[in-house]
Amino acid sequence: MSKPTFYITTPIYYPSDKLHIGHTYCTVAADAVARFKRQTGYDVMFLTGTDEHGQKIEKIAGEKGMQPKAYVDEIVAGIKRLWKLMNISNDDFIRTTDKRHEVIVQKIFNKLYEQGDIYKGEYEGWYCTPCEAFWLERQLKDGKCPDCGRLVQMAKEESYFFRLSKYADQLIDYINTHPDFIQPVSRKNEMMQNFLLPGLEDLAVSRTSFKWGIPVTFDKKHVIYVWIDALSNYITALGYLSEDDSKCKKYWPADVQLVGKEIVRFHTIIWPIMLLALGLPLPKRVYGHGWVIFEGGKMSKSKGNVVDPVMLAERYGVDSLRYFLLRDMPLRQDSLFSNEILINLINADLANDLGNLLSRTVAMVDKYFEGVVPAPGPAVAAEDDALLDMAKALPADVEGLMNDLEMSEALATIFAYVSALNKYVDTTAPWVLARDAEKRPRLATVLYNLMEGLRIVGVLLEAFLPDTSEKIRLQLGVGREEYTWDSILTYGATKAGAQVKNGEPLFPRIDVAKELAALNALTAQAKEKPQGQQVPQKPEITYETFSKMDLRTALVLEAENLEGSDKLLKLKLRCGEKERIVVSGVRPNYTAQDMVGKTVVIVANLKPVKIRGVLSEGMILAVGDKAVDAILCCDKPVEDGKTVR
RNA sequence: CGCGGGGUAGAGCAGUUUGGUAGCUUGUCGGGCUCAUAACCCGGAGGUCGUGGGUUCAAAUCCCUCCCCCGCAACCA
Repeated sequence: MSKPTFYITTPIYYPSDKLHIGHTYCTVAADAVARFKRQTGYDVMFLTGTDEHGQKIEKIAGEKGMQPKAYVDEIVAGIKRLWKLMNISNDDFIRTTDKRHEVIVQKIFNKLYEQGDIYKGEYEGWYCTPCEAFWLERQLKDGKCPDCGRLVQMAKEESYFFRLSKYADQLIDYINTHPDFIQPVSRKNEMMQNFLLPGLEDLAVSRTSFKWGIPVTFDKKHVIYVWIDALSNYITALGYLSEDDSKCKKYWPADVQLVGKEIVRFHTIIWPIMLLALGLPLPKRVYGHGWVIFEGGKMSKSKGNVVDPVMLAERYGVDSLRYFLLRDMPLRQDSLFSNEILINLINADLANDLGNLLSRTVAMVDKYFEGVVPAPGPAVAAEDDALLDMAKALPADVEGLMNDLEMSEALATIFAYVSALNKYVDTTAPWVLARDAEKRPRLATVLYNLMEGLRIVGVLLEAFLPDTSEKIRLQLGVGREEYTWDSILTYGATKAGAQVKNGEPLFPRIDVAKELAALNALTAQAKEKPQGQQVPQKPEITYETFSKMDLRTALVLEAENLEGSDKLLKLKLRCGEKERIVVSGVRPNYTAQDMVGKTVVIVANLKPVKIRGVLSEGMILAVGDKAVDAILCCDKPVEDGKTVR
């Protein structure tokens, strides 16, 4: 009899930079589910990978003077190291630059084209020449390129289109008849109301504006755009349309596709429609998880609060980090991260409750029974029964929660039992029993129950904290055959006569104040370092090019905040004879008051543009990547209107 | 009025659908215990449930007003 199958995927991550705690969160969650399903008897396929094509990678690699492939190879190697460190048990790792993937993506594209679901058309949009990019009306910023801010022109680009509209009704029907398809439910409503019910437009699925992608076989100008390229990874990894598609037959449709809430739309509209067009069944569940957020807002480089999972795992242990991500961050919602929360949780749950329970139990078996697990006497007390009832209910409870992807609740349930065991120690007071030879049978029962309880806990934790689970097994002196899922379905598989092995504490207690200070120092360091290297030098120019710029001094006469904007100031400047209006994004570091009276440097011959409805005639020179850190002024008083060279 | 989420004990959150004793974790204070990693167990203190108004015998919960925070978006010449 063959095992039931279970296919789970994470998104394929975009390797434009090192992965952070958010990616780790999603992958660890998928890993816990995958491990749990394996443990409970499923034939599991767990896939993760990287989405490596596209303009952004091409650009970043170019700036670093590297070939795109060489650039992503480096990043991907780092990602693989991270997953290994985090004990991720993925069965495969798909890269969209893998030959096996590229070939099949082309086949899929051709198949859709041949059956008329992809057609050649013209993509009309706003084109930014320097960026070589097309933008939709709604993507423009004040009618200008959202990337570089320059003017765009209406232009047409040849593109291939995918007939989303053709399958919309089918998809709506599927969603309505499969309530589990999109989870959590709130996301389902969002998709229906915002996108599906208003009607779908056909989707441009090729590009001619960049090269770093999979070429369309019958039209070499075009590369296949992210939709078909990236989304199809979930089936190309299984060998769909390849010589050996046995895995695809075996595992597809996926049981759970875990994705971030920002990409739910692609995975519940575009992806299923692709599958409908290919005649494949749809995934059973697409789960849009929340984000890791931080004190002071979302993680961002400029805030300096990007959290490095490698550092945390190395400092506190992989299982500590896994525990935190799984226990304290329910998938369905955004969750707060801070070093303090992490450390406190490790101390309270892992060190104090679990680690200490193991220590005290093993120590007592050592002390009172020379390290040999005693055979239990009869269970006579009410507290024994309560503990037994709890133990019996655990496997089914945990399994139910895991099937709903409630890792946090599952762990809470397991740790409630850990607490009950600690309380049992207190209630039964084995050290008192040990003083009285007549109470030896009772002492044996108590210690046996504790050993058995810890064995159950260890087995239950295997999917969440694989290393810890193994350490517990070794200290308890339990053989592998008594450490299976089936072995905890009935109480009492712990064998009397086994030898316990007292070991190192599972989780040493962390000195909170000391650690926080150390971590703060580390972040401060990291914040300073990369600045200089971050921005690569632009290509060389001649003096002639430079001399085209008319830089001049100008006196700020008046300044006011520009309505409806957080950063913009409207400045009235005097530059020699002429007065002019310049809009500048210097807030919040400079207020209107700060600016008045300053003699600044402006680009005087910059073509005027309208910003927020105000015509800006020039640009003030300032220092700063995103926010303005400093404004260029002169070190001696000078007149306005003077040439700067 | 751009869209969305939120404001409940020092901190993080549940409770709001269906009105009826305000709860969990952590921290803090006190006690117990000595098997254990200053750990474990028990107990206490701590909340005008963002503001103001309304409905009701009764409002964290229902209705209206306003304030504040956070995402997204926008903007950063």
